[in-house]
Amino acid sequence: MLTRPEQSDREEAITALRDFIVERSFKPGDRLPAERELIVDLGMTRTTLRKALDSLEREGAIWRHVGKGTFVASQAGAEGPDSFSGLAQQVSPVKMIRARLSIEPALAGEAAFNASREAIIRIRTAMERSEAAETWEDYETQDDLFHRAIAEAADNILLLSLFDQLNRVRRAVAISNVVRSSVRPARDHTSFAEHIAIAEAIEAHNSKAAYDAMRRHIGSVSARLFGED
Amino acid sequence: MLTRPEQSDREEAITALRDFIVERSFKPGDRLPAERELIVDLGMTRTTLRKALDSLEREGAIWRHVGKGTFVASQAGAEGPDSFSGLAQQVSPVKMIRARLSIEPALAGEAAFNASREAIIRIRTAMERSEAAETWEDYETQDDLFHRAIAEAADNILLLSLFDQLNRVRRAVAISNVVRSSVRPARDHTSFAEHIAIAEAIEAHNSKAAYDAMRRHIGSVSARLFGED
DNA sequence: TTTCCTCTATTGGTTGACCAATGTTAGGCA
DNA sequence: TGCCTAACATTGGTCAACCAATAGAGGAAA
Repeated sequence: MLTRPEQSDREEAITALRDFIVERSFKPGDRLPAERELIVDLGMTRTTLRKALDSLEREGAIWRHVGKGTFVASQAGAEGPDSFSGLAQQVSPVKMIRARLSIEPALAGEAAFNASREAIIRIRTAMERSEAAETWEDYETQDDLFHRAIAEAADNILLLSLFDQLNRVRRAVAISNVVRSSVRPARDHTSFAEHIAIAEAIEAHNSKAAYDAMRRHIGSVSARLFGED
Repeated sequence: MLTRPEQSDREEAITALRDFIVERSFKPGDRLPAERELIVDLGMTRTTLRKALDSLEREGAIWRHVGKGTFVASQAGAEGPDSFSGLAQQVSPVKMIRARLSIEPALAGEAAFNASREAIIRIRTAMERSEAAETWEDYETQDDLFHRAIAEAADNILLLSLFDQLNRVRRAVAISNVVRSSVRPARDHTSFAEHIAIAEAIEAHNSKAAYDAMRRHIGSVSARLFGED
């Protein structure tokens, strides 16, 4: 925030507006106060307010028309700034897994085909860090990095961008119902062995093996989530 | 466009600005004319211009500061609303094919798994239209629709969005050096048999066969492009 | 000759008045 | 009593004047 104070104003206004909508609990379809009233409540100039409204409209969070007023759209005003957040609510965890099963094994295969020495080192580093994780949160971060390192190793900027989009949606999809019985992954956590198999296949430039290993890995993640389907 | 004319203005202004930047070939780091000059060249009011500039700034395509001017950012100003067209210039035809080889067979496999009766009909329709095409241009359009029908049949909105992104980049990647010896595809064009194989595998809900058939198809497209690699 | 400072022109940003579209209500007519 | 119309108030959108920040030229001092 301190780095670019001039943009902070706009962001500040946007979050202020969002908070206002949430606090006063405006529901989808509700009409919110006129601009000239809002500037009093929010203590900002109309121009600033309108910029914030522009942003929310662009996100699709609100809907406005001359003479009628401003209304909160069907998808609530609490959404993130990116356009994929719409997707996230339409993608069920099952669809998410199937998407990963479709994309990531192919990425691993490409990685095995194209991985440079440096890329392989990055994969191993990410893998070791995930094994050393002290909390589940940390583990998930490192696991993310492991998977992305593989996507990078595929050495195809287009595939990487697709992976990133997939990943953004994945993070946004709510899978909060996973129950953890411990504070950190056990040393013999299934994923560790699977990670090693993936990394070794890539290192050996064995595309087929990398593909299969990744498929098994995501499959077992799926099994943990949904209870052995 | 006709459905929401009030937003069309803004979009129009944005694309006009983009075109301007591209046509005059402003490079990253270049400073573009002052707002008061741009409104003359672009024939729009300053408010409208500023909205367009706001959008580009928000995308990160430009960079501006009071007293200094407006500059195009490092990632070029030709980007689309999604960030794909920047990609198009960085993706070689080979990488493009490898990306398709990574994604589309998996999509075909999912399609075989999930395709509804209606989805299968759409696939067959698209296939028949591509066979009936009278020009190469028409054929390519119908071929596009065939591939997209398969992506739709996968019944996974996330995978569909990934396919669309892939497809947008594909269209933007210049592969104009394909020489056609006839005005329309021959009746025994290789792709026709491959299309049939794909469609039949999906129809039979045979995932593996659909995957393999699509892989062969894209492989033969690749061979035609690059001369049997 | 070089350096520093000041003045001015130009830049993007902001403001308040104005405009057009819409909802509302009061009044007249059947 | 009911309905249609027209005047009015309120809405979001637009515009032109103004503001503050910056760059650059030019002159004075060392």
